[in-house]
Amino acid sequence: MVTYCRGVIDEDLIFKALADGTRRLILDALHTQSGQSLGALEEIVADRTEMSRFGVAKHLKVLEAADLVIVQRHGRQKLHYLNSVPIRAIYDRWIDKYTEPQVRALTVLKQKAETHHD
Amino acid sequence: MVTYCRGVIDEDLIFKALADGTRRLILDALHTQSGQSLGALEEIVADRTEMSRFGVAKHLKVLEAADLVIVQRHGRQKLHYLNSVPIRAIYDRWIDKYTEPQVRALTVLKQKAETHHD
DNA sequence: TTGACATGTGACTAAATGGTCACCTATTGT
DNA sequence: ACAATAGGTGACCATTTAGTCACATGTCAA
Repeated sequence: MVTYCRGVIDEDLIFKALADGTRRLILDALHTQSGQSLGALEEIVADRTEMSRFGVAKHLKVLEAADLVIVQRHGRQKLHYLNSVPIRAIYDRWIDKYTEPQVRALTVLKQKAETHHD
Repeated sequence: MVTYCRGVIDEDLIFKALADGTRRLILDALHTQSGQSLGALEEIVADRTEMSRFGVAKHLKVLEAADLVIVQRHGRQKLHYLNSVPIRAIYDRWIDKYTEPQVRALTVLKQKAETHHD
C-alpha cells in the first residue's frame, strides 16, 4: 500500500499522528496561529516539554505525511498550516445526523454524573 | 495523573485507543450495530484480521478505558455500545464555527489539485 | 453440583515508536 | 565567496505496544 501519494492518505497515518501528545500540542499551536515556522513551533513545544529541535521536526514530518499539516516554503523558512479536513472525516465516520442529538443528551448525562460522584 | 476515575478521561487514552486499526474496526462494527457481545465482535474482527479472542478482548479493554465504548453486563454476556462523545470533543478541539467554511473551501481546492496533478 | 459457555488476567515475545545525536543541504545578506 | 541562519537525514537506543498463551473466574441450565 502506498504511504503518501498526493491526496490519497492512509487513515492509519492520521490516527497514528494524533496519538502523540506533542503532535497534538503542535496542532493546537497552529490552530491558535496559522503559518508558523519550525523555529517558532520549536519554542512553543520546548516551553512545556524539554525536546530538541529534531524531535519537533520529526513530529512535523509525521503530521505532514498525515496531511494534518500543510506546508509552504518561504525562502529558507517553512511555514506550517493546520488542515482540519481529516479531523472532519473522523467526526463524520462515527457520528451521523441521526445520532447527533443522542450524543448531546449523553454529554449532559455524563456531566451530571461527574458532578455528583467523586 | 489519574488514568481513569469515573468521567475524567485522559485525552491521551482516547487518541491512543483510536490509533489502532483493529480498534477502529470494532468501533465501526458498533456504529453499525450497537450492543454486541465480545463473541460477536470476535467473529467480525476475525473475518478480516486473523486475531485470537484474547486480542479482541484486549482491544475492547482499551476502548473501554478510553470511554469510547460503554459496557453493560447481561448475564454471562457483556454488551458493548459506542460512545461518540469523545469523538465530538476531537472535532470541537480543532474545528470551530469560524474556520468551518474554510475547511469546506480547502476540500474543494485539494480535490481540484488531485484531479490535475498526477 | 456439574459441565459448558462467556469472559478475565498476568506473563511473555516481537514489532513499532519517541527521542537524540552527528552530520548534511539550502538560502540569505554582506 | 563566505558566514550565518533555517531546516533535513540516517543511525542509534529506550520505551511502549500488539499479540498470544496458559490459566482463572463467573454464570447458566439440567
